[in-house]
Amino acid sequence: MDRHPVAAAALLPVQRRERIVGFLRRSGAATLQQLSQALGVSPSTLRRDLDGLAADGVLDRTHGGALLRQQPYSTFEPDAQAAAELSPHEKRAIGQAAAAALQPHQSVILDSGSTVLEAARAVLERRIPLTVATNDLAIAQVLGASPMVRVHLLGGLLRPGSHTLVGEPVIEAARAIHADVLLMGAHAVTDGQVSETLPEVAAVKRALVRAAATRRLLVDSAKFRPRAFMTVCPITEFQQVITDDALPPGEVEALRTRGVALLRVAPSGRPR
Amino acid sequence: MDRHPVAAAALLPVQRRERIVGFLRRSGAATLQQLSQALGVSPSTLRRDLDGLAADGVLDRTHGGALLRQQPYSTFEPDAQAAAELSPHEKRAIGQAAAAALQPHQSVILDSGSTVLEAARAVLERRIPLTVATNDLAIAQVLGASPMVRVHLLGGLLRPGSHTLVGEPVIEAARAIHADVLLMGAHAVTDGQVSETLPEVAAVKRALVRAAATRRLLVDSAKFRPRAFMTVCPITEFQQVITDDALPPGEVEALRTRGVALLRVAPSGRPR
DNA sequence: GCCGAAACGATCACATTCAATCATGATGAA
DNA sequence: TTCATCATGATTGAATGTGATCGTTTCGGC
Repeated sequence: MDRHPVAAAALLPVQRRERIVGFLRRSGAATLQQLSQALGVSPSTLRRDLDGLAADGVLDRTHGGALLRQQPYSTFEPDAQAAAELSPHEKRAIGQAAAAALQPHQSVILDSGSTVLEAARAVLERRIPLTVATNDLAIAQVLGASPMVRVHLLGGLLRPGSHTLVGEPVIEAARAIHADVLLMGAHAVTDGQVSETLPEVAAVKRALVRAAATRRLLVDSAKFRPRAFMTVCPITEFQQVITDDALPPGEVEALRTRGVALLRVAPSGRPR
Repeated sequence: MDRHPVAAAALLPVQRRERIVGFLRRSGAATLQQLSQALGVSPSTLRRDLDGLAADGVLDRTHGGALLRQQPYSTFEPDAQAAAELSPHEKRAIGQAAAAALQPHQSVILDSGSTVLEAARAVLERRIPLTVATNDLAIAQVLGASPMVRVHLLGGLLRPGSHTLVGEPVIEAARAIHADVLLMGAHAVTDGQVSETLPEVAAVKRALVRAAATRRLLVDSAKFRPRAFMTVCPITEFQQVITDDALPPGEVEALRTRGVALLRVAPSGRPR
């Protein structure tokens, strides 16, 4: 049955929808053909996905394709990521808190990831002048829409199926940078250690940590979980951790004893 | 109708209407002919679109054209989007021809621009393994969807309102690259000289030219026009020029005497 | 007011897309 | 194992979008 040996045969439905939303987020709209081509799935399946996402209010269907339902400046969000990602409201709240802490004319490094992407969106809405360096395609694109933000993209190898740039060139470029603030995401936080699943991602993150004076970790509370394959650094490398109010008291206490400042935000919008 | 089954327009009706409105924003009014040529769709379809938009109260119809119901908009629009409206069928045909000439496992540099973006799309459809380096965000995204293509993004400063990365880092990164093939676009070709409007863009292009063994220039025939501000390089730097069949005989002759190979492709959809 | 060119509206033919349905293979429970 | 359930991809008739054609109407110049 599966005639596509290469094109991501093992892709969960949820993951596929994430990629659909990601695709639309970058291009705004797409035809069914384009999506079928990019994801390597049949039009039938895609139709079902699009219908489902449309029913969730994430996108609008048109003949032959779909349009992302976007409302950049709105009070509450049927955000595109809401259906496709985990803890979207938490991430959005965390991102807004991180953006609110930035000062005009600061230089900021934005790490790759969905939580940091939310911070980038919040930066856009704040309309403050910034110099930003990032290794994330989507973040660069979001911020590139604003003439107030200078965007430096750290070049490197595009990790297949993501919008993250990795590899030696990124690390090299990061070495030349001295930023005021780093906003970083993480795959897991465990026993005072930050970890990632992939070695090349972890290596990039370590380089970014070295490149900023003030470092803030943006992780929703679900990220406090068993550690992933590669350790990035101890959490004490960060001056502040921004997370949501669902963080267990034990973790709160642990961070306090390690001397890491903690900011807990309440997700707005939907009750949990 | 479309003589080529492949040449699907790949543009949603909604997107087309957005472009119509965008076109009118910049010019205030437009004739049906202008729109038909700019968007590459038939007058029939445009009539339907304009009638629909008029019914929505977005614009007013006149004989032979339409008038925006609003003052011309001065907010800047990504120039890439504006460029994408011109000669879409020609660009698509040129891009497909350029992609068809690539061999599996070659290393290719894709310059920034709408014509080269079409080449990237065609590469995706060919499903051949390639290593690609580019300084264009959109191209990186398109190719990042394929697991068969390794994408190196040349990092740099994101030029506001575009998807192009420019600046010293891009040139630096290009210096470290030795690719088999370069596919490059251009703003203008005049008297055997390739030119661009912006110095920083021209500088990047010069660096890319130095980084590839075989160099091909992808320009629709409308690019043969008065030269732009910055000269990039003589056209003799390129082994081949790929353009459409509307190139004036004088230009054909000029290229021939300069010893530059010329490939002219026939756009598949556009009535001429 | 007349005349030619252009644009219009209506219609047709063709291609694409849609919605509904079915068969197959994978997954998980009894 | 057997069975039920689910997701996927293919199929088919209906619906829609697109481009071309053809009389008819409108515009602009004389």
